Amino acid sequence: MIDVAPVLAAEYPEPLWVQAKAALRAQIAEGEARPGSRLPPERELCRMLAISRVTLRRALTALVDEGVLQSAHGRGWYVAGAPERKDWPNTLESFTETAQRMGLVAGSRVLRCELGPSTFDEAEAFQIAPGTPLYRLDRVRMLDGVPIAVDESLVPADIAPGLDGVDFTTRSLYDTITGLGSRLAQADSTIEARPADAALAGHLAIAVGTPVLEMRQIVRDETQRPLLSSVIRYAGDRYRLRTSFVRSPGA
Amino acid sequence: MIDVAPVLAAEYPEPLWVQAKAALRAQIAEGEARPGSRLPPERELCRMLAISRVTLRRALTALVDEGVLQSAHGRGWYVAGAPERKDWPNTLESFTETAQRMGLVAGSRVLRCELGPSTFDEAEAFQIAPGTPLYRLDRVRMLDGVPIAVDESLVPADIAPGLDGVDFTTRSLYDTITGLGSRLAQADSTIEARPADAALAGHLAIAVGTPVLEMRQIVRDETQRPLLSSVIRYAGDRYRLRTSFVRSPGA
DNA sequence: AAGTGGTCTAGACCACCCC
DNA sequence: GGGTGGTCTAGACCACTTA
Repeated sequence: MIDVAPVLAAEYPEPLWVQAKAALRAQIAEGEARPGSRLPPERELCRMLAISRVTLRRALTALVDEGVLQSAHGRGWYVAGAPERKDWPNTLESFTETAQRMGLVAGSRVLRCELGPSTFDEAEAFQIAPGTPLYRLDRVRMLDGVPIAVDESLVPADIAPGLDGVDFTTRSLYDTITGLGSRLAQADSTIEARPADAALAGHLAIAVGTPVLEMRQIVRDETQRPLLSSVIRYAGDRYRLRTSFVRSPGA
Repeated sequence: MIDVAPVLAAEYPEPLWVQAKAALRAQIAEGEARPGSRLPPERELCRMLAISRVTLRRALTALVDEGVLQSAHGRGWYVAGAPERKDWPNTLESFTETAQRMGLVAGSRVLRCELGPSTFDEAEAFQIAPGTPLYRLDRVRMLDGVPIAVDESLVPADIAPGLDGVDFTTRSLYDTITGLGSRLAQADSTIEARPADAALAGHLAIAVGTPVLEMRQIVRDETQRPLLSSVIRYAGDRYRLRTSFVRSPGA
């Protein structure tokens, strides 16, 4: 199944285990990802990826947390069954992870990736001083090459140093931030339907005024520190958000 | 702070890192767990607990996932200043409750309220036999008299007998169902942006093709039994959904 | 008995923070 | 520079599964 030895080049930012995770996910997505199919043994994966077993297992464990894989003690690693009908959690997923769940390949066209001082409003959202440097990352997000959404993200520079040196054409911003030591835990979101303006319509190849699902998120770590702010505008007929709401006990 | 060397006996049952986690948590709880206080360096904790650094870090990472600790790169480990927030992130609210929270008055214009046999698709959604009677309740939902959304709801007749005798101009459907003995617990939802068709545009007094936020929900009780299915279409510029997403726990 | 995942170790090197 | 967390390695042993 995994028959190539992906080059886990010693490029700066991404830890080895994040790279290994991405490589494994890619191989699973491309290859026949029939749920239930078995992966090669750990020790062989180590050889193929040229990493140690501890590092490999860190990647595998992360994929278990994302529901991609599951392990069986004396038997091996298996691709998790897609029919996860059990419950419908409102999990925070990156675009890349959502694509993976649907069996598609996520990609990006980077419109902007630069460092600049924060405005007053941005600084307030991140609870930092105005003018503190922020990365601005604007991307057209694609599934199997089809433009689905435009993502405008902001990340404080101290959280993700060197972000402008990363090629986000295929990389996941979530993975990159995670690899730099921060932990995404929770996202507060607002969602509304708006008409597409000219710029957005151009990027998504839709008509001006077409309905667009606009989601504004602030993603925080466990300490409620804001890590990432993003506005994602999905073409209305190309994306569907799903979540679940829970009744609070008092009401 | 941690001044004893707990006996992490090599007895089988609990992995070492789980024992270490428990020991650390106990020490933190007993000792002055003032948020912000620093733990001894990792290498010293290793010596005190008589475990390797890898194992220790596995315990520490687990405690981070639980919100007990946090790390600071060149500085040390700190007890999280975490008074646990009891706020349930994404609560299931009725339109009426949302209105009250915002200090507005919710109302309805009832378009339809009748009993009829379920179709095959409807029966499948409710896990009942096709033809089983359902109430169909269609309403224009309003805030302070302004039309905001059109709500098309379905309720199995056995859950809410006599529903067609209720005046929903001011009554809440949630309250009515709750009052009849069922408990709304959870809702699985999909959300997308669609253009308004002629009928919808007429009800909301908007132009045909205007973006509309379309939310489809199935509301269930604690046993996962479906109680209510609804499609709510909000005028895009008159409503904003808010929710939160949480990262799936690696615990 | 062979193969596989699960746990643990000792040591190395790096990046960051503060003096 | 010294102390600290972050990552990675090679190897060992154990527990579970399958034949």
